[in-house]
Amino acid sequence: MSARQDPPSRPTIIHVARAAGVSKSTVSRVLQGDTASVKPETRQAVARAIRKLGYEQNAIASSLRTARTHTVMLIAPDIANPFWSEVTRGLQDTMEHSGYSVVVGNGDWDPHRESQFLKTAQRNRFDGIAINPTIIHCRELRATGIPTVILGIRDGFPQIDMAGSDTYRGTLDALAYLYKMGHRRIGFIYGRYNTDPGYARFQAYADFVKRNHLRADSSLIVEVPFDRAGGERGMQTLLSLSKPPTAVFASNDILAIAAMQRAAQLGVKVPGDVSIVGMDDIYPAAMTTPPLTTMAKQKYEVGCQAAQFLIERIAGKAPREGRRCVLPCRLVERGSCAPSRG
Amino acid sequence: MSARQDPPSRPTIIHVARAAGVSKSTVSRVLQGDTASVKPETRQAVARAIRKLGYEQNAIASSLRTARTHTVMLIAPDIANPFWSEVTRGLQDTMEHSGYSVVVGNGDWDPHRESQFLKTAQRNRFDGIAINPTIIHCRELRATGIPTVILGIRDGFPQIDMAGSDTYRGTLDALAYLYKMGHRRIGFIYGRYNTDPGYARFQAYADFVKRNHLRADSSLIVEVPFDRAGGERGMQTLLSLSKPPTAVFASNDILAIAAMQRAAQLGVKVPGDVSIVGMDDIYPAAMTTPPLTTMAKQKYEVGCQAAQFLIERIAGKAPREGRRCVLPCRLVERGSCAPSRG
DNA sequence: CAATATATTGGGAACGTTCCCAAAATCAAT
DNA sequence: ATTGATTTTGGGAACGTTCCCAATATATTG
Repeated sequence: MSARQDPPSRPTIIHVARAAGVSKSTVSRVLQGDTASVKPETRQAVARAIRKLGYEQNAIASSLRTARTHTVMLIAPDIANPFWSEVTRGLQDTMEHSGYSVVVGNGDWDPHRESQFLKTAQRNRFDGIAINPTIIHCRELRATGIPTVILGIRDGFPQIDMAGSDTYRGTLDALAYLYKMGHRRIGFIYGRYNTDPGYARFQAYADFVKRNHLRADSSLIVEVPFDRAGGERGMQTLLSLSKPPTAVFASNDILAIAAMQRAAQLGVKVPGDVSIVGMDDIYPAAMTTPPLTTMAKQKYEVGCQAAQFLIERIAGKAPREGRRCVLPCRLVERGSCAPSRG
Repeated sequence: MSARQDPPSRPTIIHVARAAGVSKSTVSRVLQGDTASVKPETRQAVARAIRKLGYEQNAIASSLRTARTHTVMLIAPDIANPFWSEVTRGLQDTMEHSGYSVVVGNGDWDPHRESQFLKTAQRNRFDGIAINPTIIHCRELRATGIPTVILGIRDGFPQIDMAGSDTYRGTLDALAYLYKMGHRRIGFIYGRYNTDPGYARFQAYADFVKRNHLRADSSLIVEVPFDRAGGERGMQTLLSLSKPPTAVFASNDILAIAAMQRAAQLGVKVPGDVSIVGMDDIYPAAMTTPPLTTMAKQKYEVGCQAAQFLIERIAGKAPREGRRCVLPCRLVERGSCAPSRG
């Protein structure tokens, strides 16, 4: 049909060898920076040939032979959430610094997609996996045979490295902060996960109530999906209680911000009528009115640390047992909290 | 040293063949879904063997043979900006839907990194590239020999597909909106790019001024870097003018939001004392106080369209000349603008 | 200078697929 | 049963590297 011109196929190591008057073995050595076992002159000659031909190494062929792809997969539940963007950046910067590329899979809270990505990682022989598992279990992860790190702190993954935040402690501290301001009826907008991470917050809330001898009032806990609509609905529910809370802790900033907006719509003043504390400290938290007081997580650092773990494990320099790096949270006081007027 | 157990090497197509009592060719055919030329029974037998051995195809080997990787690279200047997160999501969703993985490279406004990513794409024989070029030129892009789509509308890339927003028209409309509200002194916070995209806005501003016979006052144009600090500085500069503008158009929402915050810090009321219009409509724009009026871009859709172009071009189903898809902007009126009191 | 050690190099097998082509099996028609 | 067409299968050469091992060139020593 159309006289499709043959795409000028890229030069291979063999073309380079020919041009430099050496064998492909030698070229390969130069390519790998094996400075010890190749004479400087030949080295030069090869380099010249490479430049002249515009040769680019074929990573595919290399990977096939070495069984290393220098690529890892990141599986996060929701890249649209700035929280994960930040974690991703940390991971990516660190991985790239060590010569790895990062493929990011957006799980989108869909269990099917999650295991789909796992398969992709397997087929493509990725060197590592960083994942915040929503539904995937330990055995499936280990069955891949690929070095793995978990983003977040989870039970039930004994042999796997984990990097995350101290959500339990952070939640406790956030609640203590409100308590110290005189709040005794504290609502809890509880983002629902299928698995533990939400649970740490829940646990902390329960422990807090017990420890301070507050009356356990289950109507103060509302469970909602982890999105904007969830936050709005949560606040709505809490405020329409016959005895609404004077303060609210939300599982994350997305929920907290939405809650704050809904409060405003209902004519309830923040922090005058109700105080709000969020968690994560995502980028938009600083620009709401009032700016959101929140328990900040070290997002970028979590990503970096996870990458570090992963790199070591890939290199086989990690201990058999799983390590965990738990970074503390830190309260960022802005304008969404005030002393209770009770 | 340590008795490292041999990792149980994955089964290959040959193991499957052996188990099913057929040749590797036949297994390969089954794998590729070549339903026409393999007898249903053998097909079944192979499928059984695959399941039994837990075989996973080696995409690397496959790629080496077929010269197709089913992977594309996205190079964006700043993934932390929610604008790019959205575009990325659109691209990713569409690409994944067609069986492609997406590697995202965060250019971080660093020209060196940008061409570094290009090299990576080349070495890994990625099937496609989607890029918002900040410094890279057309020839370098074409020299890769990889099908490419540009995110955004640019001059100087004649043969390359582009998907983006009508920034020129959008800017014009935003300014017209302010004009209709009675504003005659309109400031322009001009995000600096090395290349055109900022320029479309600049051009529009200049044309607008001329067309409406406004006095060309260069002190109303401040050029700043494309980040939060830039926005704050820009606003500061404009407000300290002896005759400050009554309205400001900012190149994007990051700048606009920062500008708004700086105004508030300086005790200048928005929109009472100064109106502000942004561009992009990123996620945080809705939660500022007042919420930001902005010229919305169809971020997700741009990503989808770019993916579509790329997929077609990879398949060789695209015309030789570059196509362009220009999506219109749409004004989202929120609370940061008010009629001029002049 | 011979003999040995050491620094460089080259040849070829392997990695796990795909794909061409030929071989074998099946079917249809005489 | 024979021929020919058609379906289904198998064998082996690629793809572009790396890496082992052997071969050669060079340096060192007596």
